[in-house]
Amino acid sequence: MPIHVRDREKGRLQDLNRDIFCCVSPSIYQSDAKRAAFVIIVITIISPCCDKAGLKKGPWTPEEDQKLLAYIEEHGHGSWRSLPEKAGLQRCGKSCRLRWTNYLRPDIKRGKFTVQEEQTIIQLHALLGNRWSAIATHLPKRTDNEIKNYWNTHLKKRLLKMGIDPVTHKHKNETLSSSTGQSKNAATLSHMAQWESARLEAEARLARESKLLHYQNNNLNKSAPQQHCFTHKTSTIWSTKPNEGTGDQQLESPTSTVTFSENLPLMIMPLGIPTDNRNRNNNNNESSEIPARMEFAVSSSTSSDVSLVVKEHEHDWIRQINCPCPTEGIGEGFTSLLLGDPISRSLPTGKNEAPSSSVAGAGESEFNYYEDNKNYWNSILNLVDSSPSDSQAMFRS
DNA sequence: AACCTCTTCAACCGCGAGGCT
DNA sequence: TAGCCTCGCGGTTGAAGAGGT
Repeated sequence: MPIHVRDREKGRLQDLNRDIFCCVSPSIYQSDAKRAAFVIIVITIISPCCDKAGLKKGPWTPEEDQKLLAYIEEHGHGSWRSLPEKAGLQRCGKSCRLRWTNYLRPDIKRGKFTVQEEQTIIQLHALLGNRWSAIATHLPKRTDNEIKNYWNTHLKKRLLKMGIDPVTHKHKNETLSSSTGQSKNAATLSHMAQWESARLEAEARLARESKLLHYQNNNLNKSAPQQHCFTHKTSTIWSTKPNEGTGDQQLESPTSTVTFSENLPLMIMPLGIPTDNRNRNNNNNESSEIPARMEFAVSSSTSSDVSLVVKEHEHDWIRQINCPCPTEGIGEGFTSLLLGDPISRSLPTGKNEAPSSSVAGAGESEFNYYEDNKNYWNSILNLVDSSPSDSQAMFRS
């Protein structure tokens, strides 16, 4: 039965086996069979992380908090699984991790959500659905758990009161009409949301890593001022096409700088989402490179210029184009883009490109679909644009 | 004051993704 | 490549507090 002891010297079972063997009398090693049997039994007993026996559950006491905090401040969390024992806690690693990430972390803001935060949550939820961790990356110092709770206990009810379906973010009376048709356009928005969701998740991951590194660095050098940096430079869900780009910066997605917390709008650019090759011959020089299917473009707007990033569906490359911002205001741009406004649809997406409305093959029904959603999005954006007191009045009804 | 109902939110649970061996 | 392990996510639960009768 050698497989049960094979990792004694190295590998994943190393720690586990050390813990087991250190409390075993040497006489137990008289035969491999005895040793193996012992290991099997002990692993069965202690292996589950959330082993019920002897581990405390329920609310944390101040003493437990202090122990966890002190341990992490000194050593970092390391392996959550082994942390409780090292920190002297009768908890499972999972419970410790949750307590740390949702409560003890020093970069957590507690207390009431601001109107701005509420609006951000609603906007992002409309786009991403219940992807709380992705939403949380755009609300600095708020945890996904907190946002989830706040949504379930406050915002969802408020939307229902306003006659808005909290799942679809449409007015109730619009849900029926949209469900009878326009599936193509629903799919369009769905595609947009999926890609944006993927991007946000990638950013969330990077932000977490960045935060963790930063926190650990701070622990290593405690004389340095405590900062909890959320910056992250790269968004790696898209790769560049080989031989394209002029330097390292080309590998960086311009989307990575978008944050709602800084009042920079997240822009989703529907490029028409052709499902055939109509786009292919619109560019003389790049005809062979024009993607057959452009899902959408995501942009950050930090000035009057807009950077477009085009994701090519099959070959996974990006193209960046800088062009003047086609809309007058940030909010307006966001609205029109989300709504598939014909103005933004005519954005140049490449040289000599036909208006994207024609590329999209937008018909009457498609426009109606966007019109149907316009009221909702405009109401959201009106809240953003209006004064806090106005928003407050509307939200606190 | 006692009881009941509702609300809130910290914590738990189960699952899946991703990394490591 | 398979199996194992850890971690993180999203849904859910239940204790505690608030408010109403």
